[in-house]
Amino acid sequence: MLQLKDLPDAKVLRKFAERYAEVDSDSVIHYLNILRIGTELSDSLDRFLATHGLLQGRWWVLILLMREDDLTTTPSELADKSGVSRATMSGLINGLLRDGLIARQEGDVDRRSYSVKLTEAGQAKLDEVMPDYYSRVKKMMGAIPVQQRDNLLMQLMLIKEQSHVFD
Amino acid sequence: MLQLKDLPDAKVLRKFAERYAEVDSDSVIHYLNILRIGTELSDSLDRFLATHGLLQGRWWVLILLMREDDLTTTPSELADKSGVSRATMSGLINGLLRDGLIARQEGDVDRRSYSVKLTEAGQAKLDEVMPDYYSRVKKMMGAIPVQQRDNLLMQLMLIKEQSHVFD
DNA sequence: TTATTATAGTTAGCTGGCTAACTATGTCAA
DNA sequence: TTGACATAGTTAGCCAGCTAACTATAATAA
Repeated sequence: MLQLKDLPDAKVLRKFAERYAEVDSDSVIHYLNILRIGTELSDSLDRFLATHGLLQGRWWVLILLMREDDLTTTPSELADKSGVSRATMSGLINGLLRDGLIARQEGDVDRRSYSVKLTEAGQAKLDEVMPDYYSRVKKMMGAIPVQQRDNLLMQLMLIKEQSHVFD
Repeated sequence: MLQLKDLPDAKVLRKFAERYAEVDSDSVIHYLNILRIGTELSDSLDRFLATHGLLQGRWWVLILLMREDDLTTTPSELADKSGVSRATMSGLINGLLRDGLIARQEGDVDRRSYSVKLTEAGQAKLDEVMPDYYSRVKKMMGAIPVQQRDNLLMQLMLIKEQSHVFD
């Protein structure tokens, strides 16, 4: 999702404030920056994964599978844990099946469903990517000391909790 | 883009750390939370705009047009300022054209291009949405005092700047 | 003037979000 | 037991992101 790259400067904000009395410039700037930074962090991750021939959505699915002791779970569990719809998960799974990173197992207990299991190729791909990923995350987050990060996160969470005002 | 909803707990992190020595749990948790919160804030905005019958990408385009003194600009300018490709902007513009929120003006100066202008219907839609949007942003960001927000933003920017480690 | 390089916008194809509708199956209440 | 309701997964259609390739045009160098 597009988040504005060219953020409004003082002139633009003034223009909008003249028409819309509700403008609070600081709030707007802070908000738009947070949105934009979120996009850019995600884009960085995209680009990194692309160097390993992986797409982000599919990679999260591999990770969720690896969490399981038997490397196996159902599409609806994957959808719930990732936070996407079952329809979306259906597509992600199909991509991974095509690439041979997961395999399909027909359900026994519930005939409406099936399971997917991380394959050896899938595990190998994670073994290739995750060390690199973790060391980079560590380095990036190292820009700020842990305690400050805790505080940062708490503040972001406060904002997120307030986001119900958009409901 | 999916950002993980079910974030790893201590057990999961331990499992991954046993296999990948590079894991720094705090960094991972902080990072994943930031990504997730970015997604949720954007989703909130999506839902809000939907109540006004608007899609987020298109709405940003309307805003960019409103910035201009003549409410007019070119597709490539819109693409550059929003941070998306020209191909993507082509689609966004077509949607807005269909809805009559913008109108197309053939280019005079450069025959490779054309301009798009915010229509009265487009301005009316913004006039409907923006007061509501601004007051909600103000309320949401009010969860944290301005000075703390400044600090929060500086820290996020530090992280963003470090995100080149993913390159 | 001509050829090369750059640019504006579009299309095709891939990706991945959504909702609504659907089929198949499971659960629960009467 | 039967009907109503719920659930798992898929499909269609819309949305919006990308790249590569394309056409048309503009700018620049020779």
